[in-house]
Amino acid sequence: MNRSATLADVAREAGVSLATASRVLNGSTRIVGEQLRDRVLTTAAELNYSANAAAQAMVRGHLDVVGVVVHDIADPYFSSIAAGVMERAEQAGLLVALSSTLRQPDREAEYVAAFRRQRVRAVILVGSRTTDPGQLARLRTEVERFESGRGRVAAVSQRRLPVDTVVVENRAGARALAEELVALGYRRFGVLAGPSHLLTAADRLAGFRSGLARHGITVDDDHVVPGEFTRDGGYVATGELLRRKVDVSCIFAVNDVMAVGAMAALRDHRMPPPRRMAVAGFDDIATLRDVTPRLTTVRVDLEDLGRTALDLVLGEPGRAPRTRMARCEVVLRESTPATR
Amino acid sequence: MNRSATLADVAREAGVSLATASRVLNGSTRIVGEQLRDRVLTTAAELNYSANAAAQAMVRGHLDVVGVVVHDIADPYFSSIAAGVMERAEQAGLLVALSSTLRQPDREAEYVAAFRRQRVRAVILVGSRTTDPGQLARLRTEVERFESGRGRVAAVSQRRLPVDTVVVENRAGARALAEELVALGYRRFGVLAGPSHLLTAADRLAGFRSGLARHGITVDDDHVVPGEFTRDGGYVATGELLRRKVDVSCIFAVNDVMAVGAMAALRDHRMPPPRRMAVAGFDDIATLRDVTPRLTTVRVDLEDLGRTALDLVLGEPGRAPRTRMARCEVVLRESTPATR
DNA sequence: CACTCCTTGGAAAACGCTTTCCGAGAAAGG
DNA sequence: CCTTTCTCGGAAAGCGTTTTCCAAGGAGTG
Repeated sequence: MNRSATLADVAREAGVSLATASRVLNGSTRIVGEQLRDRVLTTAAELNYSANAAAQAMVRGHLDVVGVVVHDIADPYFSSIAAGVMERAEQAGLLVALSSTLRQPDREAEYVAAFRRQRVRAVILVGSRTTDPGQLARLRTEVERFESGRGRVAAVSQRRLPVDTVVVENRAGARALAEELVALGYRRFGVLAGPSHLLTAADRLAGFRSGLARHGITVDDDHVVPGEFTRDGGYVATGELLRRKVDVSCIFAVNDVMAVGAMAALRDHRMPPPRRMAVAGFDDIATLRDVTPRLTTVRVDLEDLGRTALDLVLGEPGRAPRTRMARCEVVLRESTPATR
Repeated sequence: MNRSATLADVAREAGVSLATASRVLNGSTRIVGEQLRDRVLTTAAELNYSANAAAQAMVRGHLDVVGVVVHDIADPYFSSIAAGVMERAEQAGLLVALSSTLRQPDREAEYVAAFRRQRVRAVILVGSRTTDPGQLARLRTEVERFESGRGRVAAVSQRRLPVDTVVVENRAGARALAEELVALGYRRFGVLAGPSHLLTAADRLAGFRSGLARHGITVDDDHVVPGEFTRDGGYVATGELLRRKVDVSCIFAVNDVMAVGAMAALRDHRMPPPRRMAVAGFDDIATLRDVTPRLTTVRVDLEDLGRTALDLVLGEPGRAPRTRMARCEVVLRESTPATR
């Protein structure tokens, strides 16, 4: 077989019209008589017919594909969310096209444009919005263009775009964590704050601070170290924090991956957690639940974020962009023992 | 704007023919005079023109998309490989469509069929082949159909399909690991063998056994416990192994994720690794490099597997399916200390 | 039995693009 | 100044579907 069989091939071979073949093979409200129906079905099987999705997309105006943009698919945070999206997509019979910005925020807009060319049914933007107004503007433009052609868009993170959004309660979660840590007796905190341009990082820091503030505790600015949102980012930032010789008994890393880097750094500096230094993270990444000491963190149901986002984007559009809040839950573990 | 602007809109607005507009906007060998060229470009920008990829795909016969099938995107093994694929795809200007079988092997064939409908340029099958001949046959059929229509296919794992394959040297790696462990003084092993229908699991077990055999050591069958390829699978299997009260000083888990589950189980049974029991894994998953004790494992450059697979599938096809061997390297760490 | 209504199959018009083939004009050669 | 060659723009033929509109025949109704 040099080229795949087309509907026309099937129709000719089965001795029916194109219309009939189409109605039998690719669904329609119209009924086709049993006899013809069978004939078409058999010929299609014989010829290995496979509908050309591009042709269908052209006449239908859209593809049964949903585009997903993440910052880094190798990061468990994103791969978990993606897993949630894919689970639902599979149920809905949609294919998922996944793109990774490799943590270059400007890529998001480019990928939305690419998905517009593909005429995918929907796009889900996963991951923190940034604080850069220029980037946000470019992204908004692309999103609007995409939406102007029937497409739906949802975001997972913060509400900065006029689209359906699953909002992670980063502030509330971090605030609750701070209060729990205070209740455990901690008073002097260092924070690994993540990249300053990411809202997720900023929100978690702000929430943490506000939780402490309720108990009259503040975090000195030089107790707050920015850094990459990765294991190595956490490692480096912790080194920096220690170098500053700040007086601290607990380190809050704004995500689990950084917290793990922090624990490694502490060990390398002969300050093994949790005895010499308590550590807390955020996200409750499944793969990291078994590190020792087990990590105090804030649980976010990541897969559910993905599922919810897909549901939003496939359901009836609201008259205005909707917001779904995603609860967070503090999980206290060994890495932050009660201070006597 | 109710529907997106088409090439015809642009052409009309710019006062040129369809052909000219196409040549300017969507690349061609033909040159268009500067004046017309500019006019087309400006009008396109004004109208927010975005080429319809489906229409292009129809006339060109294929889509600039590469399909990837993994078993579970939330598993760091797969997400790392996927990251490698996406990195290269991005360079080549391709979109990646990612599907997850959710560990149901039969889904692979279904997804290949779906990708055939989409007329994607290539498909990469990531993950262990199975031992089930029926499944393999179905998959082979779909792969052949896909290839019969210009598409390219590559696999990452074992060489069981007549396609370009990146083969992970599971046997050699496990064999080397076994020998290193023997050199460290271990003699009595338990194995968490993973799912029996997955070749990756089987190969690693076989390699491990053959490495031991070189030193006259055997592993009793009831020291080998099958289980899921997940953290919980490792946890459960370890429990089972301990329940059998086998006399063992080192547990080899056929992947890191299971090894972490094993360590958790050992702790829960008051047999904290590595002192009461040594543990080794396979893969050297980045996210797990910081568990304590640090895990002895076999490093596989996962992202590189993905990159290589994409290179194979985009390069000139060989006259026969090619094989790229992916080296493995034993990494000894704290979880398997030298026995006195 | 004449009429209408319903069912079912087919012809043909889109859908938005690429590319081949033509033709017109300009440049080059004699 | 006439021919040949080259350059560049346009007309039109697909690419593989879906779907609208027609037509033919059978069933139902008065």
